Amino acid sequence: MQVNNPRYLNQGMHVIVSVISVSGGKLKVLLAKRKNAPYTDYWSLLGGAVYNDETLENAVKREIFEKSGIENIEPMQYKLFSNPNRAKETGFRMLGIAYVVLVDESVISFTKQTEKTSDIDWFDINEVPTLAYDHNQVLNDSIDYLKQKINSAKILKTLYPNDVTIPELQSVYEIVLGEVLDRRNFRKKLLQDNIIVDTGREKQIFGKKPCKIYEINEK
Amino acid sequence: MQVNNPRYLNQGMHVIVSVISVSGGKLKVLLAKRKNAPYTDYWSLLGGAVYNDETLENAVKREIFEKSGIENIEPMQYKLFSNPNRAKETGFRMLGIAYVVLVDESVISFTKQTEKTSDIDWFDINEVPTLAYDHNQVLNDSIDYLKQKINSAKILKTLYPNDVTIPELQSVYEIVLGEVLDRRNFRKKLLQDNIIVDTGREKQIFGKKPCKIYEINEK
DNA sequence: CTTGAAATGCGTACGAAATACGCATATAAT
DNA sequence: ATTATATGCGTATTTCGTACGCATTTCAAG
Repeated sequence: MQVNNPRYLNQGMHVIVSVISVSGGKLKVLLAKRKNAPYTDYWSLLGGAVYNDETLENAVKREIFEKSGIENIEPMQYKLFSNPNRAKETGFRMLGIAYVVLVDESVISFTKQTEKTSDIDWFDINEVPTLAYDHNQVLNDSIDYLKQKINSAKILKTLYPNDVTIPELQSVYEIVLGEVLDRRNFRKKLLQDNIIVDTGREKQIFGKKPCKIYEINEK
Repeated sequence: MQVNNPRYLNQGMHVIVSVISVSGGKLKVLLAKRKNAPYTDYWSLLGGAVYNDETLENAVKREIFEKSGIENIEPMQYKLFSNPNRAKETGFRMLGIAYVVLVDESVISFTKQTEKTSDIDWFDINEVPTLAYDHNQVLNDSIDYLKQKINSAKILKTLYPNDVTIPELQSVYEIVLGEVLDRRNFRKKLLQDNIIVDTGREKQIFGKKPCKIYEINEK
């Protein structure tokens, strides 16, 4: 059986997740500061080993919950990082399965310290330091993927599990895509493509006209 | 270190490859018959374990070379199969990394028997039997991916490493996509998108007007 | 020598989709 | 009243994929 043959690759698989938010008009990423070698005191993306009895997706959710307290999210798997040398500093060959998720920064309650991390914080995507391992590359790829998949129900439903308005969504799209969108075309597209569904309710924001409330269509 | 912690998933990663050809006007897939349990005497996609010192891509190339003799190919990675139960018959949790490659059937010299397989053969994609593990699913996904990526240089360059003509390419596209394409639009698209480059040479096929020879553009 | 098949090559027409943008109206805060 | 923000309708333009007409070249077969 191959898993007992020392000639075969048989070790080191872990998940990596880019937790992204759009707070304050900017794209941000959640980073954790490492306690242990290698890359001691370097910032890194969240992530870690997978337990024997859990799915990869569960490992991602557990990792995010442990470090940030956030729940009910749907991380999207987007790439496998398999370069044999990508974690050579550990002395092992590690297979990294990368995920991305877009969250609401305000619902996160940091756990500042854990067994393996000494700090955790949000970083402007344009001010990310040199990260541990190949995480800068992983992060870049995840942003590209996020732009491609910004219309996906999985991404949007995590950010807005219940109510959402069109202006809110437009702001998120503009920050993620890095470009200004036309109000009227944006609305048309969301409705035509059935990305949102009307709830019949309205929302009042101070100083503005009441806003229709929609929900992300999970279909 | 996580790779020594028994609580962590630390085993069973293998590559799976859908080797596809378009011979005789039909889409075909290369299948191998298993010698060992589980799924003894079932047909399966090619694939196997990864050696400690090789990349995943190398494992795929080695596997294809051992069983079919074909070299100089560029398999494309398209999906990770990570369901914890997908290979429960082995008693292990296996992570399957799936690749697809489009090859010229005529250049393959079968090795009919190997340590683990008793036979190997081409199957019409519409006449594939029940395969080992989740390989029917893997195969279906790889065909979908192939259709999406038929324009990619990696796919086409493997099939036509040197010379290719537009009518040859059109035939391949039509078989893969399962639909008839318009000559003039097809030519226009190939040239507009810089998928092929002119070599200045021509090719004479009996009974036909000489054909211009192109090469797949690798960039 | 003519005809037909297969290839090159140019050009046009149509419809769908993305994009740009004009304009009218409603609501709330000031 | 004025301003900011949102809803909602409509239209013009551009781009792209697709359908398709037509002229020409080359070679094999009758």
